[in-house]
Amino acid sequence: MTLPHPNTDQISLPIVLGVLGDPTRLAIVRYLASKEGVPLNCSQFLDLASKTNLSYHLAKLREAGVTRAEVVGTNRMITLRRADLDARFPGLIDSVIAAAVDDPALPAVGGHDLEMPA
Amino acid sequence: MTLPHPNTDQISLPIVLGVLGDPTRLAIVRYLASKEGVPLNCSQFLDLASKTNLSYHLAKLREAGVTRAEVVGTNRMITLRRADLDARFPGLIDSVIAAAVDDPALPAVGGHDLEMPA
DNA sequence: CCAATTGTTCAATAACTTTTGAACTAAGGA
DNA sequence: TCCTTAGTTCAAAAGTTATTGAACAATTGG
Repeated sequence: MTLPHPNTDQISLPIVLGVLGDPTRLAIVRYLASKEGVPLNCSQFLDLASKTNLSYHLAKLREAGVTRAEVVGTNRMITLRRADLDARFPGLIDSVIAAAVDDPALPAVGGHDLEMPA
Repeated sequence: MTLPHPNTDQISLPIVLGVLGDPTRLAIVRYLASKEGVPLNCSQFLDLASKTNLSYHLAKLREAGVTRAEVVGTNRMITLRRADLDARFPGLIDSVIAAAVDDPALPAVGGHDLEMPA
């Protein structure tokens, strides 16, 4: 069971920019960038939006080619397609992430405390 | 008579990305970048959209801080705020322009891509 | 098997964006 | 002054995107 993703050469500039032009999705991308290499499931983002709404935003990111979602059991492991994006639009995703990291208006994932398992 | 523009530090990342996530506006930005230093009036873009619709798109770009519009007689001279954008979001506008230049799906201003056979 | 966990889909609605045409303002030239 | 050029504003229509809740499917653990 795999979910549909565009190939690198099918990723569209206006679609990527449009998808990133939303504070919730930019917050997701910023968080994914900060956890590079660590696959995260959708529930990580529940403080940004409802479960249903998150499903919508994560599908937008995936369909635009910004993220990859891999099905693992009942989870979807989400990663940023940073290398693919950089190959397609050199420098773009790096500058977006750098700007997003500095943006105090974006909603935060997980608040400012590290989450500790009980 | 001056039109409202945000200061550099008021330019918002999600708003800029959202405004650039539109093929017509991306085509305008690409053309402005190719004519850097040359102030252009709105009529330059009439092959992208109607006069009224252009007024709408150019206002979006201006209000987001992507362009500057200066009133000169009955004209508005439009320029890209490239230095301001680069100061606010380093590397972002350069990578967007570079990607836009390579995007064959964007509409062309002035028949640039429309080479007619002899 | 049963229940919990994870996430999707669907339909409705709310909210926003884009496009249009007609009417308008403001400047400049004959 | 009258006409043209350049561009705006307004209201309506059309189209798109975001958000919600209820119902659904698939997997895992007890």
